[in-house]
Amino acid sequence: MPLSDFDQRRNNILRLIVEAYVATAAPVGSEFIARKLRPAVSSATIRNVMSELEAMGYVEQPHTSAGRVPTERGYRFYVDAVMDQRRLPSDQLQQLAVAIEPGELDVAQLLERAGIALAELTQLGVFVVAPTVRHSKVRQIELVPLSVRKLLCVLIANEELIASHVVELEQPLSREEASALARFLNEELGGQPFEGLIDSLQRRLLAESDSFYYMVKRSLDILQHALSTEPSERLLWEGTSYLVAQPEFAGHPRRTHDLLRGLDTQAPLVERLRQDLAGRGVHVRIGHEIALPHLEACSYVTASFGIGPAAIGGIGVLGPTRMDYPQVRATVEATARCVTELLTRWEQGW
Amino acid sequence: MPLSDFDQRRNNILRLIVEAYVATAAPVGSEFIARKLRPAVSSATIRNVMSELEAMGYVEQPHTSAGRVPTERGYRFYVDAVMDQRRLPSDQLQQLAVAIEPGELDVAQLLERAGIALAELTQLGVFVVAPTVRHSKVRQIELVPLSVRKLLCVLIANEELIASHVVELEQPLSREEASALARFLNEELGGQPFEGLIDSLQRRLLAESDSFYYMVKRSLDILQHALSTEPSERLLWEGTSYLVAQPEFAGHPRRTHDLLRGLDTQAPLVERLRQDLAGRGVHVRIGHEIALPHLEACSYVTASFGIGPAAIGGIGVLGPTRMDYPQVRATVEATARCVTELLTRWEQGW
DNA sequence: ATTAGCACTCTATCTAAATGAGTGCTAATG
DNA sequence: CATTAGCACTCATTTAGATAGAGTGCTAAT
Repeated sequence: MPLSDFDQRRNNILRLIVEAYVATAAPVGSEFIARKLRPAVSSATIRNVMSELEAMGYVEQPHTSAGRVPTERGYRFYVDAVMDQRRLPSDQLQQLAVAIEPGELDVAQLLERAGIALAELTQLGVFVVAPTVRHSKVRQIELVPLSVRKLLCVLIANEELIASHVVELEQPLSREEASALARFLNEELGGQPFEGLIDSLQRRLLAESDSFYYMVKRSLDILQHALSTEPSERLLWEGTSYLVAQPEFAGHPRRTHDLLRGLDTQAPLVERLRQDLAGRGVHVRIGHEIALPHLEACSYVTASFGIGPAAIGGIGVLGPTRMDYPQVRATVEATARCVTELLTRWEQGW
Repeated sequence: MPLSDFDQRRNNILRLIVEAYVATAAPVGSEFIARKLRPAVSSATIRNVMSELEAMGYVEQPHTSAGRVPTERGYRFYVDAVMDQRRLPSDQLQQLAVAIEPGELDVAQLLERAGIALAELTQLGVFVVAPTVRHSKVRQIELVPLSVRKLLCVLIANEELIASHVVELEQPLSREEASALARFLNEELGGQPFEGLIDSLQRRLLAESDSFYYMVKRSLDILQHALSTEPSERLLWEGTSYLVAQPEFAGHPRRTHDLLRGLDTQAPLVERLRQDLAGRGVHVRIGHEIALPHLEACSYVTASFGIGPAAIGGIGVLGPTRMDYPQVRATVEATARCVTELLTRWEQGW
């Protein structure tokens, strides 16, 4: 359904309000819009449209004689239907590529760099949900005896993910036993997802009373210890200082404190992010849509990255609700694409 | 040299000023001190002593008709000569032990927990300088072939420190070669500090043209790659939100921003901390003594922890210059001791 | 439907005065 | 001679009132 001329103009005015407010953080008056809008109309007309927008719940007034400020619904509509999809300027794309490129071979470091670059570009907070072995599949498992009762269990997953854990053994394990066990593990478990490993071994332990019983039992002991301390996601943060410099927080110690507290205790946020990152593509959550009490004054834009089509992690920008959505969106998307490209090229090098 | 009665009283008044200011963050007047000081004297006498303290540079007035505020010199004198060494109340010690104890076998996690507990107890910022393999000695090196041209190099150091790096090989390495190389590495390098490993191998490469040349050359390639991305220290942060809630920062967005920026870019701070942590014992740095422009409004209290007598890392509290030094000192010291005890007991389990 | 004009509202800013906490000085005291 | 009561003085903070100005909503004209 095409937009009527009126709707067209209404949307344009909403766009101007949002963009002016994003730029200045001050309520936007009709006079200001009248000077910008093409085709030009008088400020009185703008006022009429503005009260229409207010009736629709897209803007509101801090007080009777102030200009308009976008509501969360307003931002939502702006993001969904009004803003134009910007592409990242090529110089910034360049900057991004340079910042990430320097080819040290470590996913975690690559992601950290990407995060820093993204924070730099957007001047906002950045989080990276980094993949860990847990959500991936067994490529190889190595058991390195450290002493008779201690073992280093090295879990190697696809996507260059590695975790190692020291496991304290209840019964001593000889060097030969260890390598036999490792061989067993790799033959039996190779390619299986780490996530279900314990369950599947436990089932097998019950079902089977065969010659492998001992092997399964010992594997279970070791992997249970090793996986119990292995997080399913790691969250990186960058650019906190940019974030608190935003006017939304600068003058509001309480809000700043809330924000940082929300960042200190990451668990609920990770949970929320996981949902958004499940599908590929860019997601925008605005204000209360985040549904975390500490982050009500914020919005975020996320994109997942991966290897080829499979998503293995995500990166996003957290800022005040009043943020430059077109720019942030473009930058987040470009960063995620950049990371995906690098990881994919890399994976092919295996 | 014993203190004269006058010096005694002067110091007591300084103590009261510091402690009142720490508690309230407001300048301290003579009347207030007069009510607290025993043996009691009039506020006029206090005023005389106060101007004496001011002449000595221990306190100052924000403006002519305000009470006194301790200067950095004042805090320094207080910490060195006036404050009494408090011991941590046993319930808090208990809380600390419980928070750290839960026996998962991972130095990094232990330290993170200790950091969180310390931040909780002091309601201030906490940093932990965590040890990494680099500053320790070779216990074992394992080479796990991932493909013909990729190798996982696992560095195991004393103190349960482990690092693993994927190394891309220029020339293929067979499984047998890899295990031969690992054997060679362990025989030749075991017990040596990781720090000087590259140098010593390089020297050996020049000196020696014997049958080991090939082995040394390949080891060098691998270790160079593996160690180049290995940091010499890892810095953990906790409790940022407590810190910015302090009145020093709450109303001062610029200072808050500076602080967070100082925490974002850690390198200079780590350098400074390294010096303080070299010797065991507790160190206090006050304001400009930190000599980092972003942290001028702060002080910190550090203590090193280790295994037995050897220091391997440090933990500390960062707060506003106006902090409760006796309490923070006691808490930091107790935490460091707790960690040391745990690590030592643990190490003996090897 | 649009717009010029205008009365109205409400915040932000400014000024002036009152308040009060705290000092330094002086003279009296044991 | 250290101590103290008394007092004038200073200066940040608070309070109140007046002013300015930005922006609106409404009305009547086009």
